[in-house]
Amino acid sequence: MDTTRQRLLRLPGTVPIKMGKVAMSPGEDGLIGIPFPEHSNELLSHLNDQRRTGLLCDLTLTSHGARYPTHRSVMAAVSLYFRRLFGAEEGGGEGGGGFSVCQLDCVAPDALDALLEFAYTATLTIPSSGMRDVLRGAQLLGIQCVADACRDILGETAEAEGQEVSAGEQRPPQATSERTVEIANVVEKISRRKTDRKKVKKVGLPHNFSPLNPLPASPASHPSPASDSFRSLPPTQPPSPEPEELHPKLGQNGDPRAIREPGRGATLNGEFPHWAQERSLIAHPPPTQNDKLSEDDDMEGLGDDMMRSSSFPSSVADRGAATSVAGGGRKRKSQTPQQCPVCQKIIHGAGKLPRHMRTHTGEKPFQCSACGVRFTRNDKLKIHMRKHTGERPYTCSHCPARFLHSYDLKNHLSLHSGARPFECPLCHKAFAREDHLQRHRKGHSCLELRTRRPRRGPELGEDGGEKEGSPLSLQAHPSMFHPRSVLEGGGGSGSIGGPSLIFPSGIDRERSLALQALAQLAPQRLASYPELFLRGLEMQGGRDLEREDPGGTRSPALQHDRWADEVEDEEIEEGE
DNA sequence: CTGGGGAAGGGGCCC
DNA sequence: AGGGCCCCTTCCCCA
Ligand SMILES: [Zn+2]
Ligand SMILES: [Zn+2]
Ligand SMILES: [Zn+2]
Ligand SMILES: [Zn+2]
Repeated sequence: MDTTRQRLLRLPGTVPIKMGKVAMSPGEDGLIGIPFPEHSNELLSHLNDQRRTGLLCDLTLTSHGARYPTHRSVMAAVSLYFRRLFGAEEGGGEGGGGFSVCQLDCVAPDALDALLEFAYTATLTIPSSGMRDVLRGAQLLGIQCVADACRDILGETAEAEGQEVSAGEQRPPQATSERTVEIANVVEKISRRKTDRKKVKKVGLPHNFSPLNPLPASPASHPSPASDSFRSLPPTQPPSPEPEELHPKLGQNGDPRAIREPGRGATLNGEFPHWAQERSLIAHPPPTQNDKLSEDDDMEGLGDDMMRSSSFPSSVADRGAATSVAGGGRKRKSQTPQQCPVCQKIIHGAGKLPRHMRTHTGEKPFQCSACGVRFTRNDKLKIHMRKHTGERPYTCSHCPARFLHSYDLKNHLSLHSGARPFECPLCHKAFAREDHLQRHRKGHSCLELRTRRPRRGPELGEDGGEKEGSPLSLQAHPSMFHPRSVLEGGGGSGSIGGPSLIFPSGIDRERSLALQALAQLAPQRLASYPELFLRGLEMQGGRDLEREDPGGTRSPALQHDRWADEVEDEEIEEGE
């Protein structure tokens, strides 16, 4: 998803679809990202000017008679309270565009003034005497970093604050229960993806919230329901956030895929916790939850990050520091995770943020000395260089095949074993590659197959076991000669345009590939495997015949006859 | 469709 | 802490 989104971002006016190849191709036509570090400051400054002059102000805050014209977008960016307020009102007639007034008598005018000043200048200026009011205001409005700073100055621990509200805040307002479910579902879906499972856990859900137990814990552990959460909120207390708030950035990024697949990458990473966390944050600062933190491990309050993200792009580490202060010196592993100020995505791993940032800027600092192609990452360049050097570091221990990439070898090895580890739960068709399975499941071919799936005798069913296609003997499987990258070195497709090998179109594809692959082998090695090669081709013929079977049900890979019965159960969990 | 290759990105580990 | 190096997943595209 990222790719698409980024393409969209970088070339707002162009058709994203074709971008891939075009932009990627070697030429120097690659996208160029020019960072403007001062932009954010200038932007803020101009916004502040507008505020002073009342220009474009669409929201007026009042406190005890004092009036403060502001901008909704800014307030929403800086304040959790307003974020929720407007998120909730979105779509509702009033909230959309009307000039509105928000009465905030619960925040002292001076404090409100200071907070606004902060919002528009990133600097908090207040007499120490007013500190407490500001703290209060910051808490009410959900301006976490200011609250943290104030507490820090006041020498006040977050615990105290936390306890004050914890009873009610621990869980979201009841009104939200539905939404909670909704989120939970999303999370669960995601958690099914093995890759993301970890992420989900790390994501740092509100502490009352478990991805695996959607609506769990809270009721019992927190008898006093939610409504309390907002007890302290200003008069204009916003209603529960609407679903839209779940994907504010989706729209913003204009990435259709993000919406289609809310579970992917940053989207969910960014959005889900965002909302969830905000919920829990609104009243009680995160740092209070020490116990749970240990569980979240290194990811601690990812949600916090999210929450600040929009207004305070900063490294998680920074935030972690702030939070730790607020938390009264809680030991927080502020280490690895960092948040991208641009896309709000959390980047794990120390030193990985710059790398990620290059995906936004388009910067390609690494250039191939041989052909001039540039890369955003040095490790990509390194791999690219193998094309020039002919190096193929990954060698199959069973045959002479050698590969550029490790995953190619891996893939190749699965060919030796005939393993097709990725099986469609519906039709049980097995794939050697996960993405192919995914593609299969998205399409409808799968369902068609289901209806006419054969029913065979005894279930040889090896449940759980990985699919193994017709276990071809090691030497026999011709496919082993066309692993993902044997060809890369030579003629493959690189921009380098090595000598491509051309074969008569009449020849079966696999055979061609085999030949190609063979051609990649060192001559002497080739000499030592002649029969092997031939035998492979022979076998191929046989396999092809088998594959003719309509519906592919007789494909060797599927011959485990396990079909039937369990399919029914599985299709329940099959939802998208 | 399906299989396969190229490429982009993210995360882990280690120095 | 930053970065090299490597592994892995996902997408896109092509045949
Ligand atoms: Zn980013
Ligand atoms: Zn090169
Ligand atoms: Zn091999
Ligand atoms: Zn299927």
